[in-house]
Amino acid sequence: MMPKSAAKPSARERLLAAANELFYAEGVQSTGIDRVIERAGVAKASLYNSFGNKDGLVRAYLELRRDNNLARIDRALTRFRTPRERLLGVFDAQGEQITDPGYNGCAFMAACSEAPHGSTAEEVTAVYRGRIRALLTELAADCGVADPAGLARKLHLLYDGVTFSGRMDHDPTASSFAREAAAALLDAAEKAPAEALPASQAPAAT
Amino acid sequence: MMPKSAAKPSARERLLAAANELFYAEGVQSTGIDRVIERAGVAKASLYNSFGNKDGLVRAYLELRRDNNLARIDRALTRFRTPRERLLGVFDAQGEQITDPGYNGCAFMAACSEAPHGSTAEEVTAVYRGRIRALLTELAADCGVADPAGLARKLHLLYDGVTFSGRMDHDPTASSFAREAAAALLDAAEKAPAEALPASQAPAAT
DNA sequence: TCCCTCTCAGACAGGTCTGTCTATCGTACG
DNA sequence: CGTACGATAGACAGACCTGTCTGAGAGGGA
Repeated sequence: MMPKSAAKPSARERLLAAANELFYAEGVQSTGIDRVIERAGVAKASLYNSFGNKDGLVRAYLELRRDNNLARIDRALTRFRTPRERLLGVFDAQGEQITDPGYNGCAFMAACSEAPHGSTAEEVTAVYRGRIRALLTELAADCGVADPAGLARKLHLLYDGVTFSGRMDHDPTASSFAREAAAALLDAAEKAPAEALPASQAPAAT
Repeated sequence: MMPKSAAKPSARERLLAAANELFYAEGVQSTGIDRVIERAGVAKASLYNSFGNKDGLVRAYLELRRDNNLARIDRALTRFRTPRERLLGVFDAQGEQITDPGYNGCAFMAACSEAPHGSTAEEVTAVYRGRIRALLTELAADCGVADPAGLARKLHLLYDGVTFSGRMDHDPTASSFAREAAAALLDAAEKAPAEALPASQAPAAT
């Protein structure tokens, strides 16, 4: 029952690995079930026994990438000590991601764009974005700024911009510009402690 | 030959209008040819006579939206006088766009995510993004900052972030945060005229 | 009147995709 | 030994999509 990591991966593990490669490289809609089971070396019945249907496989694929992404950021932040370095380090971690030779854009952006509204992809993505927002807010608070949520909101826009630009014009230098911009925003937030607190009472990330 | 705007729209015009509605609302891949010709009240042969194939219709749809978007921004900027107001006005124009009740995310992001690499969608999108970048660079130069291209680059990240966030968590307040962040970046660029010019020799937007 | 162009209506072929079903095989366990 | 279970291989149905083709109607200009 429990997957044994040694010896031979189970059909489920091979399916998830194959889906991760194919869905990410060529898109969810464009990749048929037959391609996935061929890559995994698995019978079609095994897919439907393990995941129910294609949507179940898509969910597992996105949850895998989400957890891997969050773990990668956490791992990168352990290198930094001061609150400022840790906050800006989020963009260093992003830079490592988008300069990876296998990088092919944001899997969540692609999956949400392909799927109709209210899909599984949007559900998994909302959790992911909420975690990122919470992390940025926490790091901003550690820096002692007056409005951590407002600063996190703006930093998240920069983060999203790098994601977007990285897909649209395949530009691996975007994150370094984002890091510079983030530093400027952090400086401005530290210097202006009580400036009529602009619009921080806006809704959370949903 | 020339489309007469009065009386009755030609089959081509009705097709383009129907494609604009359906492709934008439900995606390019998900919308079949039959749905488009039914909405347009047009025969299938008219579509293939006017656009060659579905990809030709997709190209015309994206070019229509691109030109409409650029014209809307230009129109919005005529309200502003000073260079600073005009630069920040780009985000006001974006705010008007994403708070429109019919707004459903960025058509180019959706089309590029659905299509494989090197598609028509990416081609039209590259032109669009180049225009936006050029506009931001020009407006930054009018503000007299030391590194207009670098500032435009960061502002474009904010602009993209709003686009991304507007699709992912349907947040119409994103552009006001982007405007605040843009103002802070502009202030920082004006105050620091000769600060070792950081990384502005990076490649253009492609 | 004749012709030419644009248009409509719909059948059709050829392909792809998801999901179900049958039938067989190998192995671990009681 | 026998049985139960996970896995394999592949056929099949039903649906959808693109693009082509046939056949006919309407309207304006020479």
